[in-house]
Amino acid sequence: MKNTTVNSPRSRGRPRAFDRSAALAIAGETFWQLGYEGASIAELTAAMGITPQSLYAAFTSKADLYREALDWYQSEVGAFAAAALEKEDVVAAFKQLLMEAAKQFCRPDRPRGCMISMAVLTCARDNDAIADMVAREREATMKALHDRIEQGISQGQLSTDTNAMALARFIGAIIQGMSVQARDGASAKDLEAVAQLAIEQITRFRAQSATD
Amino acid sequence: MKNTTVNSPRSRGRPRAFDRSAALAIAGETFWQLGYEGASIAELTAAMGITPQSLYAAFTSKADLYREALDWYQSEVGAFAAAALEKEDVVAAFKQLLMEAAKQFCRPDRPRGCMISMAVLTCARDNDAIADMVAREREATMKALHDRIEQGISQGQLSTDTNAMALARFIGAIIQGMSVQARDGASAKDLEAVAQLAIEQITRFRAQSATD
DNA sequence: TTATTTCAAGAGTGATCATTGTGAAAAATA
DNA sequence: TATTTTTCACAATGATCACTCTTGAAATAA
Repeated sequence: MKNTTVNSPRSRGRPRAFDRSAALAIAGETFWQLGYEGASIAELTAAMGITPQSLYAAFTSKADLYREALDWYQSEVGAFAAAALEKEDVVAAFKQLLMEAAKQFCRPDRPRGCMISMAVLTCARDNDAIADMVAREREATMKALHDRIEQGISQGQLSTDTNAMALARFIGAIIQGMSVQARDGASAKDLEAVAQLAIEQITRFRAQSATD
Repeated sequence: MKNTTVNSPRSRGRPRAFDRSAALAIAGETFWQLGYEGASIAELTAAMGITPQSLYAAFTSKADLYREALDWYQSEVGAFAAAALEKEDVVAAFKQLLMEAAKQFCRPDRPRGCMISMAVLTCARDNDAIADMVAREREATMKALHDRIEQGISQGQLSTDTNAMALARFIGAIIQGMSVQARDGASAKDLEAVAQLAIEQITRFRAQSATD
């Protein structure tokens, strides 16, 4: 009904009857819950309320739909992480990142854990390309953590002998582990306790001149 | 050829021509690499060098084979973890656990990461029972960590105000995160640096009377 | 011998997989 | 109104899924 692509020059034929971005959000949640291999086209179309035909017309293929779903997740769901990293103080940024993750991973209205952390860790040989794509997303996240740490060092907030890559991997590991435990039923409180222990370790890298 | 079941009373007919436990080990590695859903019967039988017939005769079903593969993993591959936890000093035990995990997760002759940490985190609805089973294995591991911490507290090695469950989840999260990063190509050295940061945090819970 | 069991090799089960062809219906342009 | 374009719903595509049956030979125990 509503044309979601803002500046499209009003295409000719019959307009699509469903909201593309709303359908994408549902597909994203389905992939998030079931994984790439676990979410069949039948499952996806049933959740989205459209036919396979409409799905392929709008999203080209299952792999392309998954790619778009990852983008949707990053921008719509993972936005809290980017927001946290923008905090002025680097320790406060990671504190907010981890504490917010603990909450987000246990939201009752959504699949548990982080979609990207847990996606396609194992898969059939046919789907190796998909696995590589998600692995690259995880590496990009790791690089973002690393860069934020480097920034904290250069701003004098973290000790100059901080191993940025090791600390980034440490924080990343905590987030990935929190994801798994959220899936297994851990509560937000459980995860906040884990986050707190990680934050204490991060805090030890504060530069001596900085406030604590 | 060789009958691996030690106390079996020599069955009547033709003996099986393949080594059951060797076949199980290969199945285990295949599940470890590809996951439960990603490892098809065709893939498994090709790797094991037997026909589907022989597989079903020896292992009943794919789900039962997977159950046995998890047991194989625990006893054959995950033995280093149990061994580490037996160390007298609890901090030394976790240090050995994490450092050994960093090495084991990157062995060139095996699939990377921990089979159980990464298994069936997402799956088709049909396989929910399998996912629950693996989740219970992870919870059992978490309980083992928790119990070892409690033991360390009661032996006076850890501070009495240590939150055992939180610390167990923290250590578990690090292991789960190291698994993911091993999958994504991190080196043993990368993971040892992560482990080192976790060990430093664990060390802070030493009882004041204990040596460091 | 006789009974039992597994072997290899292959075919076949129904179900589901991702993907697509068909043709009618709907909404745009001409 | 007539034409063009796109989406719709329904059904089918070949491939693969886990799993089983067949056939006939081979290897063991009773």
